[in-house]
Amino acid sequence: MTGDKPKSAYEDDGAASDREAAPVNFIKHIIDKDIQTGKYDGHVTTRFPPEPNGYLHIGHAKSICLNFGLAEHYGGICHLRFDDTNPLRENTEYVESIIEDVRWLGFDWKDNLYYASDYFDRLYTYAVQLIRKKKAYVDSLSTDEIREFRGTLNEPGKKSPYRDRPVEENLALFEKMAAGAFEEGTCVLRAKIDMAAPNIVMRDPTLYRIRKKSHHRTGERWCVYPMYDFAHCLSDSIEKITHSLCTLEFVNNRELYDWILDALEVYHPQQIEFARLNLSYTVLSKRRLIQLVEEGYVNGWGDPRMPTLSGLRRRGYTPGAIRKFCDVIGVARRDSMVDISLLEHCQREELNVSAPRVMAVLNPLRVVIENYPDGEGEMLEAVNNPEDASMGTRNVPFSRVIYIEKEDFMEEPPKKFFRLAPDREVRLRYAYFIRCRGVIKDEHGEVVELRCTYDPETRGGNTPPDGRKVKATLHWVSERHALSAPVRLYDHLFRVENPQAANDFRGHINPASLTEAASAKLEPALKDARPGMHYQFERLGYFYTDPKESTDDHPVFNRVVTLRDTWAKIRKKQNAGG
RNA sequence: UGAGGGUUGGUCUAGAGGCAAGACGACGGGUUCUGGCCCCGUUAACCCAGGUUCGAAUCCUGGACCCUCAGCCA
Repeated sequence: MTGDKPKSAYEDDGAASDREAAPVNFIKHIIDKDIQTGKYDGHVTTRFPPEPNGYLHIGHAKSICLNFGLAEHYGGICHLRFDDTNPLRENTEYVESIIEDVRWLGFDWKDNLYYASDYFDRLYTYAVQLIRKKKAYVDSLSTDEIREFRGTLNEPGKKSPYRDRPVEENLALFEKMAAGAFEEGTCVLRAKIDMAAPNIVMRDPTLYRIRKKSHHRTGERWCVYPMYDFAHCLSDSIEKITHSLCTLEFVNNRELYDWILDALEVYHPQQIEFARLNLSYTVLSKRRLIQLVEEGYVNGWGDPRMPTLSGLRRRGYTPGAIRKFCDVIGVARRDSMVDISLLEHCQREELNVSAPRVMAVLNPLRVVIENYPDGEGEMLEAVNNPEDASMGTRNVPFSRVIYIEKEDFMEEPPKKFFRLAPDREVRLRYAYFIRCRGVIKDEHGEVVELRCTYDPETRGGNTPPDGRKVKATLHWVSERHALSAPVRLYDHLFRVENPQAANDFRGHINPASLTEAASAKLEPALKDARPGMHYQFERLGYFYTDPKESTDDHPVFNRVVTLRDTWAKIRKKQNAGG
């Protein structure tokens, strides 16, 4: 078969890449076919085209990974292009954050950084060409009239009385629009297509509108600005994009994308649509994200609870985990809701092999080891990462008084609770077996201290000569040596799986999305923590020294994600069962 | 009720006329100085009805349901 040869050649290319082979998807099938038929001379050029009017979120990451990933896979290039055609909403703060975020994700557009606003002169010329071809006209209807004339989903629209203005008049009018002779809203340039088109996008869509507003890049140069439908396809064409990927809500616009390029007889990329990402327990629409920020439900776009790339970064999510996530969710055309646990899984998978382990007690309970000599202490060796021996070991100080986690002791342990309880013995990680001999309570009956004894023969946490086993190993911190630091515990921003479906999504914000462990006690090795470092707090989760609030001397920890917690699941089931 | 897009286990994704596959989750077990990691196993899906075919998730016909569009937003 003749078709086999080129195909296997591409497979070889893919295998040569040191990045994990991304799964096949329908877009790759299309591109493979285009390469076989020589549609674009075998080239693949994509682009990521954000509008600089908000911060990038994990949904954008899907598009970024797709566009840059495809270009890389096929040996092509991916442009970064700002779709900045609306000076009302766009500014350089957003441009800068977007550049930072795409870079952080790990992608490189080389020198292919573009702005739709760079093309304003050419776009204007294209518009003039369209007028000359009798395919565009200046309409002097008001906004309301245009809406009325458009018709409805079921009824055709009506032609504007200005629709058949002669070419010369349109030319003169458009020129005056551009020169600032008209006020905003008094006229627009429209494509002359078909007011009865079943696809409403084709009912003489607006191409240019008047905006007497300074643009973040072109300043006062223009007072007419192209609409998305006009600017986008032509920007793609100018940049010789081969495959123009966008989300499903633009399917209806593809007809217009094709119409404009055909009318102007210019290079014609193909638009391919895919389903946007929806993630459970959060929101990903720009409108809702802005609301969260502006109404103060979160602390800005970069709040660690936000699904923005800046928020995820601040929280401690890593670019590798996000890329992996974008790989495993795949790309298709059906609406879907990805479970956020998949994102969390990808993050754990990466940090499991890379994050040094350390002991920290978030909710301390004092434990006095009665048979351990007062005032003495010793260093015990702990491994830094059982997944990676090359990360070495460290020494952890032990002494008579230590802290353990409050939740690791229960006076009346239920079934399947393996941790400390009166008269029960457990292991202190890397230290000793201890047995609980007494419980001290305050006036409210709350347990405030445990009295325990230790077995010297279990030093290092090893099984004693008599072969005695324990069912649990607890993390701990020596009181005398403990460091203190604020630890912020982040959880899902919303209590419901699909807050977007709610009447008012704000009513479902998780009140416990941020809690602080104010009296956390940390092992002294954490004195080396600097802003922007990852750790696993053993038995608790992965933590990150907040890059903004930490200083070299005073780290602030963010919980990125908990460890999988089998006991929490058992307890939940027990509680549910009564 | 116009046009367009869509429907495969709980979730996401493969499948292109020939054994419905993988990941996540859930459940059970093994291992373990993290109730983590790892390992093993179980569970569980082609929207419906017809048709074509030796054979249909896949092709055809009809239907149901979901999503998008009536910005001078993108």
